[in-house]
Amino acid sequence: MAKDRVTVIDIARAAGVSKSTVSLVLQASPLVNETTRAKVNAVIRDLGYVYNRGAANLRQSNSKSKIIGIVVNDLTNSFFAELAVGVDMVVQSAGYVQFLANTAESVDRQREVISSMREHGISGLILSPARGTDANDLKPLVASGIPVVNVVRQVAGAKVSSLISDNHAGMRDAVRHLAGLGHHCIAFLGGFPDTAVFNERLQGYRDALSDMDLALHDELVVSSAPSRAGGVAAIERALLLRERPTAAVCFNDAVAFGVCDGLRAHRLDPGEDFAVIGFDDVIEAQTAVPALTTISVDPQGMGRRAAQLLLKQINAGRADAEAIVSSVRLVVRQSCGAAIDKRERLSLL
Amino acid sequence: MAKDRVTVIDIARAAGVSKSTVSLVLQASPLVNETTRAKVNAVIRDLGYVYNRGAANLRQSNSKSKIIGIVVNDLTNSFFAELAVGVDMVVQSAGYVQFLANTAESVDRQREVISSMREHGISGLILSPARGTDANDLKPLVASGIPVVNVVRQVAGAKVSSLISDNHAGMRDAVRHLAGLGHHCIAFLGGFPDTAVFNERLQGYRDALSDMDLALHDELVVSSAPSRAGGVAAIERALLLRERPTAAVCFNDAVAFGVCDGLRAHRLDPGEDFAVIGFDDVIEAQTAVPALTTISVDPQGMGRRAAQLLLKQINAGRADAEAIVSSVRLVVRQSCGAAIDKRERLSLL
DNA sequence: TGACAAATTTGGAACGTTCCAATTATTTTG
DNA sequence: CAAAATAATTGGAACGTTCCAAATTTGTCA
Repeated sequence: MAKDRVTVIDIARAAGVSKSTVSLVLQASPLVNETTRAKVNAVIRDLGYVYNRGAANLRQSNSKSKIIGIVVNDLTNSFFAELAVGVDMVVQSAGYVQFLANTAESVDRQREVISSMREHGISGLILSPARGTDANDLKPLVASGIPVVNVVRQVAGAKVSSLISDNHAGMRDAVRHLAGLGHHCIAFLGGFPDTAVFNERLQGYRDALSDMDLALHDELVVSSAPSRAGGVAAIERALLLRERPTAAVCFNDAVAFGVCDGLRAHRLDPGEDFAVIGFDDVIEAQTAVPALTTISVDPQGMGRRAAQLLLKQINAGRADAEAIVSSVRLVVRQSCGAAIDKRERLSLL
Repeated sequence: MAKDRVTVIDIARAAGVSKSTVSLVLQASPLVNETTRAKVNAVIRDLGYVYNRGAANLRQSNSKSKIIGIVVNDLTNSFFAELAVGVDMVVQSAGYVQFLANTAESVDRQREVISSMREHGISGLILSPARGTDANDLKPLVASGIPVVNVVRQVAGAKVSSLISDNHAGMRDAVRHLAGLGHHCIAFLGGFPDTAVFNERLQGYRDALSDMDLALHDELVVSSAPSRAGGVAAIERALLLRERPTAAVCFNDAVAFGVCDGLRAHRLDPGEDFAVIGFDDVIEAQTAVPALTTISVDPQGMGRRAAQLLLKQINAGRADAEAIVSSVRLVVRQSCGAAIDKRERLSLL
């Protein structure tokens, strides 16, 4: 097995030029003569040279490493998997490679992986912070001038850019749609109450209810883990309420799928007997049966935009924090059913 | 913003020792006196020093970089997302960090990301090869002595370790179970016929049928994309057959979910009117309604084992290729229904 | 052809670490 | 207490690249 690395010096020797020249052709500099460039490139191929970015990086400590980090709080959630794919797309085509780490909502883990990434010299970081992340956790990073873009969740007080979706407006639109279909008793299911995202969505729910002059009962808000299993649990509890809801907006699509599962377990037909709206529009939402009405967030697009924002900051050398809230739209499919009162619906059309 | 890096020399100066000593404490060497160690560590904290792995790595080119690469063919498939999580778990706790890239089944993309990873000096690679990957694509990598572990799919002729699941036995067990429940007409749904995995599973299906003395009709094998949407399409076609199947084994869980969706669209109740078995046991399989009977592959565990195997090879310096086929087990849940003939089922118990 | 400009090429000196051999400080021992 | 042994520290010289200033080659023009 080829043991010792081929270096720029080996190339130089074999091609009969100096290492400086080889370095120039590696950087595709216009300074070098075409014929020598060709010769050097040929040797590079022949010897199977592989560029050592570590060494290069050491010298030119300014422009950095061509590595970006992305750390998410739950990779098993397909929302984040798709987000990562979106990020990967744009960083890959910009010649970067991504460190991807999963924190599983552990701040400790998060601290570890971020510091490990720093040691490796990432040029930027895309972060979906674990629950309980403090602004101080990001302090050293931003102080060292490494651009950071927060996605999905914000960290109060951190001076970093963020890209989050319009949780308030999305949930408001969902509730309005259900109310427009004639539902009076609408539950809010799933999610952990100690997150900003939860509260933004909840506020959208509340505001829509009061806009539509519907009463707001606290027991209609049932929190749970933001997962399929959590959705099952939440609908179980909701179905036991005195005033039983006829519709629900869910914290996210995973919860919504769980809610559909739970309904079926009770011999209720989601979309017919009970209206369900999700949030995120993950890829399965359109192919599920019934197809899920949901708030489209386009996680992959979000990943792409986050990556673009980050690359912009990296290239700008030093970009100041900007907070982007990306708009969101209701995608009506089958799971929210038709209007309760058909005549009313006809009159609306 | 702190512009210039703090180096080992700055630490040395501030602590009144030599850079060599600082280096020793960084490596937790037993050679250094406890009091100096404490002093140096204090200074390290105070100055906010961050270790430069690139530089370190340059010097000790033998033991490598503490980076492992993982490239998968479809991160949006939760099977691979979970695999990645499993890998992440073990590499993270071994002090490594992972480059994660998604090839979306493109060999070109795959070649690019692998070579990019090489330039960054990965110490090992876990690869779920894109369709059409050739042994030659891996040649230079293995020639340079970097350990590679293939997962999920094998690459014919490549001298690398592999960890794949027992596709043949898994599918065989699934079919036997259905036959045992009294089904005579069992379809095989989903998957691309030009992959090794497909053919191994198909063979398991065929062998089981002939074991059970059931006829084998080619039209009962309906290929499709290995996705939820593909599953919908496959069951659509299967339901049109003259001899309509009463049960199906599916290429994977995603297909199986799609099949359930498609059945419901036809007012058929999966688990009651039609038996469905998946393959993989992704996390949603147990919470779905009906819970999915499936072949458990434990993607996360597979990721963990792949990572362990890789780390073993990395530490061993040079381990020879071993092919592990990991056993697999049938997990019976609701989607495959009860026995067709209840009396027969009672007699079996 | 000589002088000057432009185009190419080239030796070091970095970059931040580790390692080796060598030095100095501290103990132990006969 | 000197000598030997042990513990702790330390200056360079690497590692593979880029960058700078300087050197060399080539081309142009009068």
